[in-house]
Amino acid sequence: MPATIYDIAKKAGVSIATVSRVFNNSAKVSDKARTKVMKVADEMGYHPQAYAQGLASRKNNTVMIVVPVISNYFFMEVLSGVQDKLSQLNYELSIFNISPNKDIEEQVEHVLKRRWAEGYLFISIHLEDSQWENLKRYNVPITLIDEHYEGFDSVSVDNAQGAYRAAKSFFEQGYKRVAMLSALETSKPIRDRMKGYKKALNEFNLSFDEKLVVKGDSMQRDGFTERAGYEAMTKILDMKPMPEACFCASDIQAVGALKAMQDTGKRIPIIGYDDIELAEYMGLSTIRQPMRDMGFFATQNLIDRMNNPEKAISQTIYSPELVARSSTEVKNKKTGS
Amino acid sequence: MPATIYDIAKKAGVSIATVSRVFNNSAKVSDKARTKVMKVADEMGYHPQAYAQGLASRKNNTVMIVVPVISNYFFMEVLSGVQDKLSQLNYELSIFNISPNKDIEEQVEHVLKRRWAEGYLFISIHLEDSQWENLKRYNVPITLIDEHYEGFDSVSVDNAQGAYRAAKSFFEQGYKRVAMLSALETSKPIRDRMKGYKKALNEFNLSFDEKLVVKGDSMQRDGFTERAGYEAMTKILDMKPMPEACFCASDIQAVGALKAMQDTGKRIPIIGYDDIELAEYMGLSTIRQPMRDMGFFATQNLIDRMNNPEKAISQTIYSPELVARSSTEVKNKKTGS
DNA sequence: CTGAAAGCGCTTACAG
DNA sequence: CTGAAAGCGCTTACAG
Repeated sequence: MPATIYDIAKKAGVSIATVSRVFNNSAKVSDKARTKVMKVADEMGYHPQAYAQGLASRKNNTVMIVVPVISNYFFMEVLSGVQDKLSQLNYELSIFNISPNKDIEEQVEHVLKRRWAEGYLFISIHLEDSQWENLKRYNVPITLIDEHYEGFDSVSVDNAQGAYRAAKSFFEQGYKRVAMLSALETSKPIRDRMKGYKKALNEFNLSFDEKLVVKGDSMQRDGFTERAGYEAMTKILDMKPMPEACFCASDIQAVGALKAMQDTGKRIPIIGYDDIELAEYMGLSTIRQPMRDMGFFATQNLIDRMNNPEKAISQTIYSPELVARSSTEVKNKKTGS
Repeated sequence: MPATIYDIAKKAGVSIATVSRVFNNSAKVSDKARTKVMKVADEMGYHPQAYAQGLASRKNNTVMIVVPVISNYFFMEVLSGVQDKLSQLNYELSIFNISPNKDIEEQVEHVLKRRWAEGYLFISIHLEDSQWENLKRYNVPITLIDEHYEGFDSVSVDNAQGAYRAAKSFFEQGYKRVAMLSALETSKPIRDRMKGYKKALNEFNLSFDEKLVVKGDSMQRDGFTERAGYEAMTKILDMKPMPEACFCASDIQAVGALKAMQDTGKRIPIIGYDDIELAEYMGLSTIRQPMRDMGFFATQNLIDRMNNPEKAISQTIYSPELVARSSTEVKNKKTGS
């Protein structure tokens, strides 16, 4: 049996209150008592149990990330921003993974009810406004990343604008039949990016052709995979007439798309979305989302709210920018419009 | 204030013991009481608090992953295996991130002392035997992934053998000056892979030339990054005479290496290490580590131990295999030996 | 099947 | 600066 605060108190000849104070860095402990307690605690390998502390103090110094599908490049980069921020502070980080097979809202509520953390970072959790509203009653600090809802602090990127910029850049170069390599239509990012794609079409007086919106057959991770990208691009290259350029819904799909072009020997300019670290090394033109910054900033924001619950709610929206690399440099590039 | 078990008990007209039993799926509750409690609990949005349950029952149904540098491809894939297994069971998953800037053993001990979970999966945590031995006294279920120590269950891959196979395949094709694109020398995987590289050299009667072991300058994530791979390959391609082939310590470094070759126009066959999902789409020959399987199997193993602490300790070691793709198909390939 | 009661290992006013 | 004591929200023998 591991030592408890009672064991330490007895051995150090003090009360459990004093032991507790030592571990909580309370100033009101004599150096003598502090030294003695630390010595004994060290000998016995003692450290306060998280669960007992949490129950008694009603706080646990923990920030929890709630995220669906953890093995995802976007998440990884956001996470590194979160970690950068958190490591400057004295909070512990825990991650809860929402399963894609069960009801999302239910799982989120479950996490909140369990009261695991003092503050939550929701990453890429997309709910209806009414569901978000419903979550407000838990009255706990939550910051949304990659999602937008007026009732909570949020940090997101304007997806429609990103897609718009990508499509627009193609149209400006004179391409008219620009495919959109898509993923699960009902997913929030796809819905938003679709809007941007259509907006650009509109602006250039081009009509929307649903045949140009293509997704793969594999739908794991909502279709944001190399495989789905490969499948979709294979279809695109098979179309007659073949589209002149392609906007991909994510860099990871674009990786699959590049491979499909290589395998078939056909090649059209493509633009990805995200700017994951790899993109630079693959020469992939893409729409940059400042993922690390988002994680860093959102964490700062969450901590601020934890310290000051009355703080005004803020929405932070980043504008994504186009990063041009070799995947859009194609020899037979058209010019003029 | 959120509802407690007392609120529910009072409103449902039963004792707190009954409420507790309902939530713990105890069979010994009348349907009537169960229905009533569930109804009230639902109305009041009640769910037992993790910390109070954990304290009272001394278990928390949680498995914790302890891992350094979370944003890493190897980890992501192992994780998906863990999740596959865990989603079949009723355990909750939490992740603790070991900071690379602080003492690792200290952080690990801290986690164990805090008693956050009932079982731990240590991924890519490398310690000395004496340190592992020291950890045994916590007497808690731990399964090691990507590390090997006799005192704990472990699931790992034979790193030396993987490197050996990669190097050997080059030597068999007649290459003699085979570079090793390395990373932080003191890291465990590098030390092991170095052994395999040397073993192959030996077998082919080639002498070890330390100039052929090259790493990048960026040492974040111990040098296992695209950038470090790019830097290292740039150096390799600059050497006179230029090495004839290159074994990379990880796929992610190989991605950087491929870019360096593309940028300089020089090209030598390369083999990566890991077989991350991307490798297939980049045509990267590599040494496959069964990452998902490792995660899946290790989780199974951990759960088994949690249910049966007396179970014999087992070491599972996978043999990595070479997956040949286009990155080793170079036109000026030599033949014969 | 159900309830009263002790206990899990801490924190934190309160009194000194 | 320090200790006695109540309380955090649960679980779980024990007795019925």
